[in-house]
Amino acid sequence: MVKSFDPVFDNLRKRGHRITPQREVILQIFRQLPNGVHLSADELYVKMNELGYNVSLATAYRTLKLLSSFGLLRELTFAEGHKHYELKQDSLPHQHIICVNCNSTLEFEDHFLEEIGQKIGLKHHFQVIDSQFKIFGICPNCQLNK
Amino acid sequence: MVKSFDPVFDNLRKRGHRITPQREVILQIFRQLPNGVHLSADELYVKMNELGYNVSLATAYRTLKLLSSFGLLRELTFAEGHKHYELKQDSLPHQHIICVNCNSTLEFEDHFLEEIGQKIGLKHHFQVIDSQFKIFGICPNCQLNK
DNA sequence: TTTCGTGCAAACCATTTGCAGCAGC
DNA sequence: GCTGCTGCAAATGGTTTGCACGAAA
Repeated sequence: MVKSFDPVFDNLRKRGHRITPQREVILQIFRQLPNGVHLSADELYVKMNELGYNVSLATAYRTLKLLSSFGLLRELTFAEGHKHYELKQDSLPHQHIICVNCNSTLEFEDHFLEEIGQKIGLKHHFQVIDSQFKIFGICPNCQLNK
Repeated sequence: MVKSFDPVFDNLRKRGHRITPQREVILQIFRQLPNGVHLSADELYVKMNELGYNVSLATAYRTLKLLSSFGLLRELTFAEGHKHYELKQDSLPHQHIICVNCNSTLEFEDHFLEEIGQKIGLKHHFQVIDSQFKIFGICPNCQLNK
């Protein structure tokens, strides 16, 4: 990975932030994540340690917040009381269906909702950062096991 | 308020729950709330004490959870790290625009998104409970004060 | 060399819970 | 009278923070 050519690192530098090994590792992990997978701070922390990178949980939190603050990551809250993060790939806008019983999530692609969010935001003079459509319900599996 | 004729109390009883003064107060407060206002557990607690009802914070949390569990209240998470609740009035579906800078929220009515949520949920065989569309951005006010 | 970033542990804060007494029904 | 509900205080769990040291620029 050639740091100087990576737009994310350029972006960090431009804002006066530094490129550290910890930030490189975190970014790399998110980039290698299968499509649609999102991590909590703790899951990220565990994964880093499994891979042999000794990054502290505090740094995980700080980095997730930093990368979200300028739109590289998307911050998601479902129902379990902690946040999840995923790479924000403008190419693949998608939303979530959440089972309030087992907390599982399902994704569905949708370019349309993304546009609606932009439109409504603009109408109210907001500078839109992210639009999230969440459907809460009971998944097929949990409907059976009741 | 005639308890026996209130569908909410009927609903509670039907599920084996009891009608207590605390639950009556909480329901009453939510019903008297101006349209579109939502409360956190703590805000509800403070309001109850201001009105002279000494209900504990624990009971506030327990009641909010209970009333949300069968769809009387809608549980909202914005960005400040605590949940908000509002009466779920099927007559007035609405969604939120949230300023990630000052945490203020703006509402917009929308019947359309409600239907989309139902449709997408059904397609994936979910029993839909609530659909929430959230737009995160910077509000006009915060754009100026930068 | 000047900041900024990190690790650690302690602090924070929203929320949950164990328990004893009280109150619906 | 049985059992669920409440209040209290303590516990929990995710997240943040103060501080001293190490490292990017």
